[in-house]
Amino acid sequence: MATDGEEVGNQVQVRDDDMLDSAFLALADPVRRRIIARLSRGPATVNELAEPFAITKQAVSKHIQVLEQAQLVTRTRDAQRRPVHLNPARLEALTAWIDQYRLVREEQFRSLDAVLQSNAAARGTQAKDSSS
Amino acid sequence: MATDGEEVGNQVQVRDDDMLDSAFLALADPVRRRIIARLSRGPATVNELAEPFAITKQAVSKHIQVLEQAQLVTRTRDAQRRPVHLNPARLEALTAWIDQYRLVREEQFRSLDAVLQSNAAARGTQAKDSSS
DNA sequence: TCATTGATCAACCTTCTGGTTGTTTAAGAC
DNA sequence: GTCTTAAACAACCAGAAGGTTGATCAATGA
Repeated sequence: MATDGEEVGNQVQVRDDDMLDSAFLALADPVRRRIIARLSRGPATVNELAEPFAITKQAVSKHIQVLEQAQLVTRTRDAQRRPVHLNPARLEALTAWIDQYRLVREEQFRSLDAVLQSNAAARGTQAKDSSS
Repeated sequence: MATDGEEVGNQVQVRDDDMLDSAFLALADPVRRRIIARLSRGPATVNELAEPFAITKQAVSKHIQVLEQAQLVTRTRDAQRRPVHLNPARLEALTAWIDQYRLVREEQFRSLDAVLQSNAAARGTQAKDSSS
């Protein structure tokens, strides 16, 4: 029972980890981030993507493989060309992961501020009562 | 002139790249992501953070160094303890980077959908006119 | 058929990363 | 003082990442 996605079992957790590992690792390189930036303006071939860089096309091809393995991009076929497309859904999964912790923490900061302010207010009234 | 932050010059670009490199690389590890998750519930010491893991405290200490170098966490001092705190601002910088490309691309998808739909509608009326 | 073009595969090298063990520093506690 | 505890530092090792060069595959066009 409960072999589905919501289960917090090991299998699913590992798959999630692998996804996040490969996606964040893929973004941890300036060349790959510039490729992402270029693809946000539309699909492009390996040659087109390699043009701005001072490295070989083979190296760029490897970078694209890293992005593809992370499912951040997909490759189609158009005759002998292989256009690369951005996959925004994967990017959204990353922001979702980050935000779940960022927002929790920011909410706590806001709560802490509220507590400090109400304490300060309480001390203020108390000070008036108990001073000298 | 124009030696400020907005300039798209080399210096600033490099600093940006370094920041994103170290931050995304820091998140590309399941141990470090679990540390982030733990810290979203409040500060913790190295010993507390190391407890759930089957690796040595030295290894966890190294992971925290990676997170600190990426400015995703900060360390304070409390007697002989060194509590680690999450830095939500850095997380926000990452979502900002991702979203600038994700949203552009998603907007293009929506525009493409609109074009396809209007084309389909145009073909529909044309088909009535030109059929046979 | 054969040459060209776009892109991948394969082997190799160097550097970085994640882990270990062992030692050292720093702050309290006795 | 000495003992204990929290944590960092240092040296080392195996494996992965990013880059290169050279060879190969696949699709097109003459």
